[in-house]
Amino acid sequence: MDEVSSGGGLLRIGKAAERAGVSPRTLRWYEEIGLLAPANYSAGGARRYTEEDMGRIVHIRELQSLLGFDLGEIRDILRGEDDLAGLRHEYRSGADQGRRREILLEASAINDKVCEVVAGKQARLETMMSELTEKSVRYASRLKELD
Amino acid sequence: MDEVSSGGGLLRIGKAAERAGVSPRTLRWYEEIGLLAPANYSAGGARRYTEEDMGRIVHIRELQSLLGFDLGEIRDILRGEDDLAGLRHEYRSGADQGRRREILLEASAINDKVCEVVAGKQARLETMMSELTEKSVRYASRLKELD
DNA sequence: GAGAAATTTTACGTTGACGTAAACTTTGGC
DNA sequence: GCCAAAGTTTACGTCAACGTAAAATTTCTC
Repeated sequence: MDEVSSGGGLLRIGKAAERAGVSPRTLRWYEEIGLLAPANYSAGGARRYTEEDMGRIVHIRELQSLLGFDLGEIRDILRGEDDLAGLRHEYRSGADQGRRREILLEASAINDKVCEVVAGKQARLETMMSELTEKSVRYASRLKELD
Repeated sequence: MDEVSSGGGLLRIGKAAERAGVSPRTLRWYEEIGLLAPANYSAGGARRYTEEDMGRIVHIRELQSLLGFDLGEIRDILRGEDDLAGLRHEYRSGADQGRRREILLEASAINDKVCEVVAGKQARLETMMSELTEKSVRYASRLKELD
C-alpha cells in the first residue's frame, strides 16, 4: 500500500479547505459538479486531498476570480489537462500515436484560448491603469491649487 | 429648452442597452440600485440616456467584469466621482474650501484603492501568463517529438 | 388619429455558487 | 472502548444580478 492509499500526509476536507481559503462546502460542491475529485477516500468515506489536489484548488480559484470563468468553463479547461495526464498512463509507448497528437493538440488549443483571455485582460487593465493614473495626477494638481 | 431636456440626440432604453451590450432590464436594475440614473425622462416617463450615461455604463461594466467588483462596491466608487462632479456646480468660488479638499481627498483615496486592485490583478495575471507560456512551450516540444 | 412598436411598472422566476441545518457515522486521542 | 471533533449525506435557504411575463401607457409612423 503506497503513501496515498494509506492516507499518510493527506489532508482531510477541513484542513484542505482552510489551507485553500475556501469552505468544506465549496470543495464538496466542486466534487459534485465534476471539477475536483479528491485523490482517494478513507474506508469510512472521508475525502483525502493530496498536494496536487491543493494546487488544483488554487488553479480553480485563479481561473474563477482572476479571469472570471464560471465553474463550467473551468471544468472544460481542466478537462484538457486531465486528458493529457491520463495520456501519460495510457502510455503503452507509441501505441496509438494519433491519439496522443489529438489530445496534445486539444490541450494546446485550450491553453492558447486561456492565453488569449489573459492577454485581453492585460490589455484592458493597462488601459484602465493609465486612465486611473491620469486621474490621480489631476486630483493631485487640484489639491495643490487649494493652498 | 436645451438639447438634453428636449430629448434631441438622446437614446431610449432599447438603443442604449443594445449599444452597451446589456439588456434594458439591466439598465433599469442599475437605476433601481442607485448606480445609474438616466439624464432625464420624457413627459411620459421614458428614460433618455446621454452619451455620458453610455460612458458610465461602459465604466460600470469594466469595473464589474474586469476587476470583479460587485454593484454595491461600484456604486461606492462612482459616488466619489459624482461628489466631485457635483462640486463643480456648487462652485460659489471658494465658498467652503475645506469641503472641496475633503471631497477631493476622498475621491483620490478611492482612486488609489482601485489602482491597487488593478495593480494586484496585473501582477497575478503576469504570473499566470508566464505559466501558460511555459506550458505552451512544453506542449509544442512534445508535439515535435511525435514526428 | 389609429395601430404597431417600444416602454412603463409590478412582480414573480432563475441561475450560479455556495451557506446552513439536521441526523448520522468516522476518526483520533486518551 | 469511549467520546468529542470532524466528516458524511440530504435537503432546503440565500444572495446578487438579472430574466421573464403581464397589463397598462407612450411613442412613432403612416
